[in-house]
Amino acid sequence: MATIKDVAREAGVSVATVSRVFNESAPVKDATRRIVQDVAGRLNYWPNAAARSLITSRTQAIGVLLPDLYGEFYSEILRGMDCAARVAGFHLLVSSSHAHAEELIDALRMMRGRIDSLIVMAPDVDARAAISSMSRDLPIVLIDSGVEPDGCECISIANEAGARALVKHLIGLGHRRIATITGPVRNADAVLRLKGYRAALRAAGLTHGPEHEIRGDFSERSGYEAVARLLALKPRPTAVFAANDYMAIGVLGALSDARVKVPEQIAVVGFDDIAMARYLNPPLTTVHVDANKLGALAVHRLLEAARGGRRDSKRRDVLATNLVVRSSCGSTAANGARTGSARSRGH
Amino acid sequence: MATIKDVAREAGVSVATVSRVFNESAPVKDATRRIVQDVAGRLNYWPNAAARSLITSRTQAIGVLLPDLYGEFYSEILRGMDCAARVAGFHLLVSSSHAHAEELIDALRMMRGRIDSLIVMAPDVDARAAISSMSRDLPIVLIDSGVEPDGCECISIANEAGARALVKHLIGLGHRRIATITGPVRNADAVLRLKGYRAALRAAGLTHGPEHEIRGDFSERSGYEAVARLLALKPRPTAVFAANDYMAIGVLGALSDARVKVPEQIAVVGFDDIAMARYLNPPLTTVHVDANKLGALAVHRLLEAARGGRRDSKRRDVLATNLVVRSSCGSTAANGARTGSARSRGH
DNA sequence: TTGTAAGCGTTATCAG
DNA sequence: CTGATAACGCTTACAA
Repeated sequence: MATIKDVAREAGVSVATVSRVFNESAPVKDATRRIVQDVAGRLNYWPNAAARSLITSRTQAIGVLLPDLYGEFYSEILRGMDCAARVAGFHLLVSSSHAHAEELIDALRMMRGRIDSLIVMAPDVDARAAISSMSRDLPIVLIDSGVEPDGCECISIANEAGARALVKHLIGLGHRRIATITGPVRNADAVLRLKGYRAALRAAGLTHGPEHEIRGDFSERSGYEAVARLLALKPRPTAVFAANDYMAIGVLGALSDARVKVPEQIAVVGFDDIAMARYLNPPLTTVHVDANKLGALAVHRLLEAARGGRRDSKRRDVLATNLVVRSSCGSTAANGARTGSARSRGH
Repeated sequence: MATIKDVAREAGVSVATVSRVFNESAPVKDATRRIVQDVAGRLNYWPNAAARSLITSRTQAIGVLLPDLYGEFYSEILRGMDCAARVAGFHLLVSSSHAHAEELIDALRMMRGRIDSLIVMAPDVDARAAISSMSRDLPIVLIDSGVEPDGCECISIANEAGARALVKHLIGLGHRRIATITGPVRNADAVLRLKGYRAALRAAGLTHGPEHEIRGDFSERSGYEAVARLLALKPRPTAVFAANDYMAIGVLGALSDARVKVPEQIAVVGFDDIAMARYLNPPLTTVHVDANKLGALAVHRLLEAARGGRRDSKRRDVLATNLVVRSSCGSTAANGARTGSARSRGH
């Protein structure tokens, strides 16, 4: 592979000049530039990334740390990041499926010196704390729903607002006894969705006991299993809000097995709007999250920080969610209500 | 950030010794090692990746070039790669959503000097040719179903065998008039699935005209639209093989709209076994591809090449596929027949 | 077992 | 506008 020296020699100039041509860091006479470009092209020369980042101490790469997460949400978010990064000439160094805080930290250590900034998606509360402690060394954007930004920028989705809109919609349809199946207790998204559920009930002056909050873990299976508890409640709820779509799928399956009609006997709603939500039987009313946009937004924050250097800590953006009404809630009313504020701070 | 010099000074040894401790490249007295490790830990030192790869000319990173591809298959394949890579201390430099050959080439140029080897998934035939021409400089694994390996290692899925098994299953159920909806003509997977379809019919002594091969493009919409042509055929086919699951979804939708019962009046089968296949109405008979395994396999090939250096060009692995029988084909027979050879060559 | 010193391919800082 | 030359942080002969 040709180096800058080869090009310089062949073109009859100094390495400095070649460097200047490639970086446009200083004026170069047109004729000289042409010769250099010509030679470089012929020699198939391209600056060595390692040498470059050794001296500039910039890598043009963004690290991406993802949790142990399946499915389309994950891939869509990556797509969004990738497109945004590529436009700016940045690369994505991806490390996924980290279940615990330690794994995350480990992966991060391995990335040291390979990235200029970092995007972390860590629903787990512990992991978040650990990561945010490193924001001194590295611009970090946290994607999650944590409560305290702790010095790094945060982007979260409008979990609470989405859940509130969902439950409010159910109430609007006449439901009074609405149960929920929650996600993991340590999961920030889950916590906020529960909060939204409670807020909506409270706002409508409805009371509900703890027995209406059935514990799940975001898995289809936990949704399935929750149904037994749900059906045992007296009086039986007329609607159930599963904190994510996978659990809603489990709920639909269990209700079908129990010969309980949806939405006639029980309305079911989910959260996330995964691709299959519209193909379920009946199609699932849920809350849509634009994962692609989320990813792109995260990258843009980082690029902005790299350029401007505005280390506006404690900044937090909230990505709006959309209520998607399908037939599982027993209504075919207007679709696509926007929920959640676009940005709590920033321009 | 602390450098090797800082550690050396603080520990009272030379930089060479520190390097040896971190690389285990030469024996170091136990006491010395302890001191160095201690100091390094205290200073939070970690070798700078850029400097290291400048001298060793290895980056410990694998490039991943993916097509413009949605959904879980994409994310699963990445998961597979990521896990395999991480175990070996490698990183993944990911660049996705490349629609055309030029974009792919562009992205590859940008990766120059940042990666030790490359995984390319390029269903498009042109892109493949362009990429494989670069295998002189870089160990490359191609994931696709191309016909000619052209000097780089290839991993493909058993498209043809999978399609054959699917159609054979339909024939076994008594179907005689079986249509297919094909994928894009330039798509290697699509071509092989069509080939398998034809082979299965031929093997059973069944004839079929070109009107039974309806052109699609792997999109749900094209599946939907194909149904009009399908239903216009006289005599009407009793079964249809959509070359991927998304088209099968479109087919199910269109048949439902047309009040044609599946599987009673027409059996429908797909390919890929995307997550929602089992939730469709009726659940879709299809062919499962283990994307995670595919990704891991690709990484292992590359690591193997890096270690052994066995540049056994023209090598090709074929990942087996599994027939998944659900009710859309009108049978609830045994599930999970294995199709396709595990490996055509290799140890 | 340890230290010294020569690079690796760039960019940045000076002089000219 | 251009050319020397000193870093950048590390690995690796070669010496001791």
